[in-house]
Amino acid sequence: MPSVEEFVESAGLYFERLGLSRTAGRVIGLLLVDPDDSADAPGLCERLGVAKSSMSVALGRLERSGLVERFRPPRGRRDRYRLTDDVFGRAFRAKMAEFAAFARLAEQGLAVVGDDATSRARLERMRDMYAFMGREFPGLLDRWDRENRTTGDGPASAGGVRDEFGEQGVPGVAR
Amino acid sequence: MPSVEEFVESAGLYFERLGLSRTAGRVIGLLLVDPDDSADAPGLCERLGVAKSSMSVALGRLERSGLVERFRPPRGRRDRYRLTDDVFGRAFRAKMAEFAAFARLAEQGLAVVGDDATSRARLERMRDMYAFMGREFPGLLDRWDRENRTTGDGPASAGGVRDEFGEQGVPGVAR
DNA sequence: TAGTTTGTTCGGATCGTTCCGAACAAACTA
DNA sequence: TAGTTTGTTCGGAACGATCCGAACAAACTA
Repeated sequence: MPSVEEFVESAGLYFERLGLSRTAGRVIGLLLVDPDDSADAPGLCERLGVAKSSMSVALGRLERSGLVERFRPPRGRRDRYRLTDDVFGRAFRAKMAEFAAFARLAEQGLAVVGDDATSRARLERMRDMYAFMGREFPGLLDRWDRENRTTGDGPASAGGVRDEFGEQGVPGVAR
Repeated sequence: MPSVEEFVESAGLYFERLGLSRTAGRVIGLLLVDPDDSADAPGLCERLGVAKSSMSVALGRLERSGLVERFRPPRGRRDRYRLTDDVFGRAFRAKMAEFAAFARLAEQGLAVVGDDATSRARLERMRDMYAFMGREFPGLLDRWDRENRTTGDGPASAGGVRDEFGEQGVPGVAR
């Protein structure tokens, strides 16, 4: 019989594999199942048993990566945090930057490798494959947006592919 | 002016972000640009300046993950290692397992979350999105195989999606 | 059988990351 | 202005992962 706590810990593990810290992953897990659509830092520290300094860096990273957004209610005295509307869309789109990065890595290889036919063919194949995925993956996302439009909010986050994901790009979200 | 060594180090960094060890990443980098289509462990240790014990575990992981295959020439006395034909296809396919995993995480969330409509909708959306990607991504790979068939070897590695990628699944290859 | 080569496993050292508590800065309150 | 609350930054501790050298096992050679 699973509990909310167990789910939060699972989420921590899952998102840690995506390159986030454990704490950041647990925050996302909590925001996913919490009835309130937002939480504040002291509350998160309390519920997750984490020092506020750690929470500060975790939330800072989550915000910079675009997974969580920070806001302050009109006359409020503390920030609140909620999941971005298109959290997972962003996660997937972050993958796309990876595709491009690996295509560039292949290019770098082509620039240094000699004229050996086999090596060149291998690197060209690598480059082309990642380029292909980088080209085609957005279409998949668009199709999902199209087929699952819930409200009239248009294609969720069609713009603003965030190239930075955390400070050094998220390793692999779609993974 | 880039050199082969610099490329190998870059590859080490890139593949490290995918969840491989630095050494394993450098091995892949070297195999990518090396004119010989295979290498042996002592040679890799020499060229990469790594202890043979480290090389042993790196190669073992690469082999178990399906990125590198080990073979022994007919009357040879030492193993040789080469990139799998479909290295990157495997990498991409490993991502698919991730999709399924995150869909399951969402299910776990739905099992513990109350009846709050917003939370449930968010988790259902997460589940559906990852499920969608898990369904559709293979088609993308197949299409690439179809459009880039170089020889008559059929769709490269159509079978055998490797669920384990390293011991604990590769974080994000396609990423 | 003795010796060599190849590869794996083990214990300890090293490295990078995360985390905590404390100090600090900024905004608000009384 | 003094005090409180919120959030960030800093130094050090703790943890995990990798790596190395050494011991070990297995296969082959002479």
